[in-house]
Amino acid sequence: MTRSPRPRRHLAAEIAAAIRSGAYRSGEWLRQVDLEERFAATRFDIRAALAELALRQAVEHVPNRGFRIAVPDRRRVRDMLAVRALLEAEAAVSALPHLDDAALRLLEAKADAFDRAAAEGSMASQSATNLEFHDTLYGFAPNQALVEVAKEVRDRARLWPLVLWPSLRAVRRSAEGHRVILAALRAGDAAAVAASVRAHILGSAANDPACSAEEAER
Amino acid sequence: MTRSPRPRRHLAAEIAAAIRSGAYRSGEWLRQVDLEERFAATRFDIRAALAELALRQAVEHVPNRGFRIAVPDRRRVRDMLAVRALLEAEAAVSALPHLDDAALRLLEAKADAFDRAAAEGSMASQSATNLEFHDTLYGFAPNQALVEVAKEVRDRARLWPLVLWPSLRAVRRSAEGHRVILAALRAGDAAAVAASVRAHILGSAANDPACSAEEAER
DNA sequence: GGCGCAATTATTGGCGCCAATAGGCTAGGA
DNA sequence: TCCTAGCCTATTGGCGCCAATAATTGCGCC
Repeated sequence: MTRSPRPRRHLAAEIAAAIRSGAYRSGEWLRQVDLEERFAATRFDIRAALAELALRQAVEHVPNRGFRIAVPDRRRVRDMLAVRALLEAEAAVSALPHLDDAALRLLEAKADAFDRAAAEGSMASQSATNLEFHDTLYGFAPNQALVEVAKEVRDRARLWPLVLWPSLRAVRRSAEGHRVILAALRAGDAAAVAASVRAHILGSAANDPACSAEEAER
Repeated sequence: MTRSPRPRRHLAAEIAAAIRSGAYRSGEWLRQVDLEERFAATRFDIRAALAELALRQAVEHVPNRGFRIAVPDRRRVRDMLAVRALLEAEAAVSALPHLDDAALRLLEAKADAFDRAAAEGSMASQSATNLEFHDTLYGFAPNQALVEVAKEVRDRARLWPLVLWPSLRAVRRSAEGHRVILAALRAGDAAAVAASVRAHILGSAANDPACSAEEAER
């Protein structure tokens, strides 16, 4: 009874999605009352979610002032990409010995899906299919703790709004990257896999949107 | 005038320290009332700290049941060590070009301090001096985001209580490891640095305490 | 005597209220 | 006119109370 429809919603994830979608500008202060209304949640939940995001460095917490969207420091973004490259390259290489033909075909299908999204899909579908390609690959890695840390670091970096693919060309390059990785996987060449994954990830730094000078609040 | 002595204590860190010191057994349920009393904090703060630790996977949260100390899955510990090895080896190698004579002397001093702690210090001082050696080294790495992630992963792994050095011999081996790393650093040999750091970290898996069969609660 | 159900109790967790604090605004003086 | 000081308001955040929920124990029935 009292089939309490407690959806156990993960509020922090919802707010993170909102940040990622660009609903808030970098450095913008988040007022708890606004969030309460926007997400139809109690202040308590909002605060818990905000604290969680602060721990993940998606927002910055200033005591007695509030929370604000973290500013995507240029250097930091590059550094985080380097960490991602390190972790994901390792995950890919360790997955390599566990890939059979079916796995390769599955990966190819995922790459195709991304190609389609790149050609005509929304940015959300591009992001989703891209993540799916990588997650599928890493799913074959024996060290799942490594994969978890890699995903964590990736999602953390993804929080800065402006690291979304800024241009169609960059998306195309990303699609090509998947093909290069696939080829290296098929060849069973560990060094090539590591190099291609590294290039694929660091490549998104190349399409640096020149960081349209954000005015730092205050 | 309301010189509110609000110490802004980081309760989660205190609880983490308590867990690390072995105050609670793996799988043990943490009752909020006990923690309230033990740490002289309000329930609100306890819950916030517990939520933070749950996010860091130091404790497991079961809705409407409570929090319990995470069980250190054997395989997971080994996997996390591998991740640590990957990250810390990279940090050490990247620090290598930025080490001058003064830096090497400083590191030697830190290694000496650990030796002293290993010989006669408490387990806490051993842990502290060990961390200091590593942190000093990584402090010279240009990619501080990498260092932060590395420390995070390390601290997460450190939370499982039984990963403390179980034997005097293991501590001695750890001290030797520092010397090997130092020698590689002095030689400027990147490959040797990576290998020695990796061995130093993975070496703590070798002294596996054979995991005295913990009875899994319930 | 053992098993199952139900009442009781212990524990968690949701939430709203109020105090504390910072920032802005206005008024007064130089 | 500009600077400063004090008040005021908007916002955060600490905390305690009570409802919701699960474990436990006691009782009755088989």
